[in-house]
Amino acid sequence: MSDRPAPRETYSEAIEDFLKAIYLLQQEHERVQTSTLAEALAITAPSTTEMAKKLARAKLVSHEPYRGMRLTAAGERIALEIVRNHRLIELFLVEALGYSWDEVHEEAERLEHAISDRLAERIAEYLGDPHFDPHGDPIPTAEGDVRELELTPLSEWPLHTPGVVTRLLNQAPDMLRYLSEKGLTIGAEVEIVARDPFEGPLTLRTAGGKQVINPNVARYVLLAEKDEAQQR
Amino acid sequence: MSDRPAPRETYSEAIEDFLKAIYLLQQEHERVQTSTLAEALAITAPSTTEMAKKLARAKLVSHEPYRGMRLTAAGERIALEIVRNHRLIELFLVEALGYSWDEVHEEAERLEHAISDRLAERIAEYLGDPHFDPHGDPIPTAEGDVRELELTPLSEWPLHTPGVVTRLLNQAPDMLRYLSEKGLTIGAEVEIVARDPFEGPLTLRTAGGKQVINPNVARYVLLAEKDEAQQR
DNA sequence: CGGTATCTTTAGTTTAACCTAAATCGCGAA
DNA sequence: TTCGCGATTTAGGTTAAACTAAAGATACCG
Repeated sequence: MSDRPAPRETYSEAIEDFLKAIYLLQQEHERVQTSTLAEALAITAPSTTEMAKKLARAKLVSHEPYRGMRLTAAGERIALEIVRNHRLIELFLVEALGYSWDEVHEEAERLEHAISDRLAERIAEYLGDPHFDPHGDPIPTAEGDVRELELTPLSEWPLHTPGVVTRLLNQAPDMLRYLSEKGLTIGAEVEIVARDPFEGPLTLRTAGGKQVINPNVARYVLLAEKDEAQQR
Repeated sequence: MSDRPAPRETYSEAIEDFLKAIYLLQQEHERVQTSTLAEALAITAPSTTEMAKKLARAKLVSHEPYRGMRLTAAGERIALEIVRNHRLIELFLVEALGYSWDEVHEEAERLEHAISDRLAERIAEYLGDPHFDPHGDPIPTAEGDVRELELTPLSEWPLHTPGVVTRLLNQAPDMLRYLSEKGLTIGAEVEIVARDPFEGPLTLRTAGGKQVINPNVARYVLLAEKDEAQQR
């Protein structure tokens, strides 16, 4: 705790984005494929391979040719710092500057690379060292610890069991607005009243009344049980 | 007022910095020389010439080979936007996040390129549409109007005449801290009690007592008369 | 009024981060 | 077991923004 972090080199925005994207994709798959990563970064596969090789040389990722890559501990440290910056900024924009939660992602996408460690810490302090951002995503600590909650997608939630919306896995403003219209905002209580077969729609009861929703969309909505939801 | 600004292209950080630097140097000299600009940007003269030619092609600067350059109206519009962002961010860091005024410049130097127009306006609103930043530098309006005050350097201020410190023309943290120790902070009242000949030191009376200061340093300190200083 | 010092520009190189086209790998199906 | 196709990598090219070295312009001084 008391020993200083190694004096930090600075990395290009391209590198920071690359490491962050691997980190986020690793949440879903052990190894991250070149094509998946290329798509997430909106660059071509050859550019992705090239960057992967470069960062493998720098020991920030481990890359097994033709079978994907993973972050090393050093790479993850950097990725977590960027993710922390991103999520702190999102929350700050909402809390301090009156942004609505569906419009903060894009702004944070640029600012996450521009703020100093010092500013990140000032923002964290201002916000009272928060653990979750406006989408319910966990904010890593400055030391790189992440408190991941055990949550269940609405699409798999049991029938007739009240749950609390705790995290939304989609940052697109139109999707977030759509979910909001359906009463699916962070902290809202929901219950599934019917589940149609064959990938059919879910019928929900929210504060706003009865709602019908596509189960593919419901996968983005993560729920906690009513009493667990306090832990945030 | 009600007609939309032309959809704004985006410029690289290098271009924004280049235009901003010309703008700031133009405050002192009609035409900006290649070498002056090169030094301000910490790049070499050939790099400066190259960029000048490129921006001349884009009609953002007018460049007369071998005799310096100026901003065009289009170039100035962009420069003012960056200057506005920079100064709004400086003030915001001080007002909202408890930065001290001598540590905001460097942070703003990076953030000025990263914030959206929307965020700049939110910050301005939060601050109550301010006209001056923590160094007393004027903040251009979103429309590009700058309210420049008629101020006199402390080095040329008359003897035995009270004045109010209104702007400091140096952003270096150590210089700002030095001036602050001498009681020369924005809003402070000063009077020159003696002026030595041959570029000798000035003797001042400030709230903190008698002070002695080099006239070359005193050139950075701009004063207004006591009653004029209200206009800020 | 010419020579020289200083400043500026031109010419050519480098690096990061992208690209397209072509070659190669790996894996499932015949 | 091999064929073929999709995914990946290699090869080679482009652009922005920097650089150094060399050539050219300006201006000042004697």
